[in-house]
This record gives sequence, C-alpha cells and structure tokens, in this order.
Amino acid sequence: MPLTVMEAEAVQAELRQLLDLTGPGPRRPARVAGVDVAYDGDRLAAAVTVLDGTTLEVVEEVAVDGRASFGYVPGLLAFREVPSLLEALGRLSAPPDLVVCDGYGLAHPRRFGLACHLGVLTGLPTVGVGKTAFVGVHAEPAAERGSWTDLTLDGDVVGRVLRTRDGVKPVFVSVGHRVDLDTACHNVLNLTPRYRLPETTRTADRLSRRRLAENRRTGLVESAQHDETR
DNA sequence: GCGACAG
DNA sequence: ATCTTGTCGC
Repeated sequence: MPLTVMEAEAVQAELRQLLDLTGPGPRRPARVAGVDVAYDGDRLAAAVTVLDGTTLEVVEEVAVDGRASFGYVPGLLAFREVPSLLEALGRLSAPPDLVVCDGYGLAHPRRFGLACHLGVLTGLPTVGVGKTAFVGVHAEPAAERGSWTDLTLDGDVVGRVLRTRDGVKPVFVSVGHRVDLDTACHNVLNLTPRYRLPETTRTADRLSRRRLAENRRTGLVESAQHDETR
C-alpha cells in the first residue's frame, strides 16, 4: 500500500509533532550506530553498524535485504529508507545510545528529514550528516578541522556546515531527535579522527554494499524473505 | 514559469 | 544512490 507524495507529506506533518528538540543528548555515548542503504535497482540492502563510542571499533552489525517501495523524491527520502532501517535496528542485541544518519534532520524543507523521522519512530537520539547541500544558505567555514558556519533556512539556524578535516570539503550536520546541535557536532568530530565522514557512516556504507554484492553473487536474494503482496 | 533538489 | 579511468597524494 504505497503512499502518494501528498500522503507522505501529511505523515511528516503528523510525526513532526512528536519531535523532541530539547536535547542535550549523549556527549559520551557508549554505543554509536551508523545506518545506510545501498541500491541495485529497486533492490536494496540496509545496514546498521554499532561502534564503541571510545575506540570506534565495530561491536555489532546487522544487514537486511529489501525493496524500494517509494521512489526518490527530494524531501521524502525517509519513506524510501526508513522501513528497512527500522527492521535492521530492531535486530540489534541492544539499542544504541546515538544513531548517525546519512542525510539531513531538521535542515529540511518541512523541518523533518530522515534523521528526525528515524528518531521519532525509534525514540532514539539521532543526528543527520549530509555530504552535499540540500537546503539552506551558509558561508564557507575556515579551513581548519572543527571550524563551522551556520546553515540557515528561512531565517532559522537549522544546522551547521562543519569541517571535519583540514582543507577538505565540509559536511552538513543537523539534529534529528533528542540531541542539540552542539552535541551533534561534538559527536561528529569524535567520529571523524581521520576521514571526512564519520566512521559510523563509513562502516555502515561498506556493510550495505558488501551485502548487495553478496546477494548479486549468490542469487539467493530474499526468496526466503517476505514475498510480494499476492 | 523554470530550475534545483539529502540518498 | 549509481554509472565510471586515470590520477594526485600520503
């Protein structure tokens, strides 16, 4: 029972009322999860990797197969990825203390991006880390790691453009659920000791792609999974 | 009205 | 997201 664009926007407005922006959120999370989805046509693999918040070692992984039941529509990305991500998160042995999402949170046309959506549905603290500009205006942050500038939309500060490596293109950080912007950026910097992107998104990205490749090679796919609605 | 537009 | 070769740099 696929949603239309109008219905999806109505759902966002409804879930938006459950969003908790009071923060502050965990500053020293013991377990931090990264989530990502890889695609092969309408087939997909959703992955969750949980890292030790101190050592950044991967302590748990879950990958699930699925199908994209909603096309990519800017502003409605969550409807494409959230279903599978919920399934993957649900299979963890224990919930993480923080979830780092690929994409935006509050920095969204209707202030309810993927990170907010996943946060409200799981009740977990979430932050969004985008790799490219989506909405809002901003100045270029200084070249040093840790420098940042406001990401503004309609006069509101909805996120930060944060430099995670000296002289390297910055990332776009916005809060999702139950975390404030300072805490979100603090965590993103802790998760980027060496590369531009947080270790959480790097490990989740690799896991989702690895899963797709295995499926492609094995040909088993999800025949033993949920069959289509017949 | 015409583009731009997270992943 | 994904399609794709070589190339620059640590």
